[in-house]
Amino acid sequence: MSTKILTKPRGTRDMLPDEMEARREIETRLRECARTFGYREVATPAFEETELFTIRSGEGIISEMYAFEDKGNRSISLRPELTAPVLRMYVNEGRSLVKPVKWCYFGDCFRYERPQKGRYRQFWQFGAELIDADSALADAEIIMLAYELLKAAGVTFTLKIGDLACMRTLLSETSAEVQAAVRQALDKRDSDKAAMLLTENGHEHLVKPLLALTKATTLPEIFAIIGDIPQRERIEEMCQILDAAGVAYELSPAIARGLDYYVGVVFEAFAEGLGAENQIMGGGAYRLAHLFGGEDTPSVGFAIGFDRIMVALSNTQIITPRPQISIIYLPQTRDAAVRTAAMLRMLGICVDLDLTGRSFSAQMKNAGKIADAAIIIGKKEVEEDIVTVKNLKTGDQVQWSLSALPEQIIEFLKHNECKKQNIKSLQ
RNA sequence: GCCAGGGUGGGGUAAUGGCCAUCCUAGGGGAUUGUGGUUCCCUCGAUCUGGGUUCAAUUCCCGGUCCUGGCCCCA
Repeated sequence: MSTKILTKPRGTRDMLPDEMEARREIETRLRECARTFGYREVATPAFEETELFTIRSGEGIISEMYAFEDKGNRSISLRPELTAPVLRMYVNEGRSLVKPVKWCYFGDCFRYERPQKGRYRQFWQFGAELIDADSALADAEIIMLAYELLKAAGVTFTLKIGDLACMRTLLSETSAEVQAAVRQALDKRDSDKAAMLLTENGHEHLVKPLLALTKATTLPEIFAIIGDIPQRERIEEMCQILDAAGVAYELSPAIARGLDYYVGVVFEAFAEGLGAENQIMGGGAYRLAHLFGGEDTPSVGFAIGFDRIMVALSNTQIITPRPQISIIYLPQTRDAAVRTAAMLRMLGICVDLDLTGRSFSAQMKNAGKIADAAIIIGKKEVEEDIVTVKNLKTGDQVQWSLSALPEQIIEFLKHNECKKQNIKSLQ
């Protein structure tokens, strides 16, 4: 025992079968739900030219990316997010795409950050982009999609919707730096700091309306503060649609979403019990395509932090275990056991066969741990063309003719809930 | 990058400046070779890492690393 045990890199995770099955279940729900909205899945490379990400987010993010030079001296980065790659793909695919483009995606992303609860160096995002549709209904639909996805996943969340026009109108007389600083302060819910910033820079008269705006929760309140801005009609229409669709949301005109390429509607969702990293979804309207060499195209999209919703669901039972059957056999009946296993597997039944040459009773013991039913194929069974089926939950035992096995086993599984839960809490 | 708290078999734990490092659980095997999950027996398996203090360190001190939570950031 002198060899060093290798471990996984910091910020990464191994996933055992129970956890993977739960993740696959949620993934499937998300994909299916997006598909019902007409969003079809796309995929992009795990790594891209570093420039793709710095164009979008600035040079500063290099320190938080897995960026390196490849053997051809290209500057490459593991993708830290998926919106930029998807928009790059949209630009590359060019004019042939039928507009508007409705895509969803699911993939792992990589960021070199300090791991903490709900934050890992390799993490998964599920997202959707609606490209080249610019209307109140487009905005409303993408929000409805995000809302329905989170509901389909089964998380409890609050949805907050804002529009950058609110804050930008109010702060239009201030410098870009002051705007950025104020938005950042508000993002941290530090309205005192925001007020201080305004006062220090000679905009004291904006403090009161700003604080009022952060507390405003209805459209009339908001427009009473910022006036009759050009976007008013569209924002009201979007809200009407969301109300009609029964989407539960809060208006939050102070949502900042830092980056400059966001325009118009922005929205975020939060879940409980996630500690400091409680935002599970974020999105908004943006213009990115022209940065990647395409035409200036209005887009709206969002990304869901998949790992965070899994953390939020960690106390929920997600998967129903599939029934499991073990075939018990003797050395001289091995081939018959293999044939029976093959036949049952054709029916989609999970069948286990001892691979280690264990004794009959050891096989039985193992079956008791992993299976719901044992099919015994011994000498007697082979001679008489039958199988013995033991219900490992009740201990009941029956004999069926081999030819009747398929029908009867299906019937049997229908009436016997599988006992194997084996769902450990997914932490 | 910063702060705090932690690292003993796979998981959960006890204890200790020296003696065989405790217990539970999980895993493997078995109890006259065709009946398990109960029981009994056997077995596998651990002091994160490097340095220091010491006759002697898992234990005390320092660094690293990893984990957990928070800050920063969050595309």
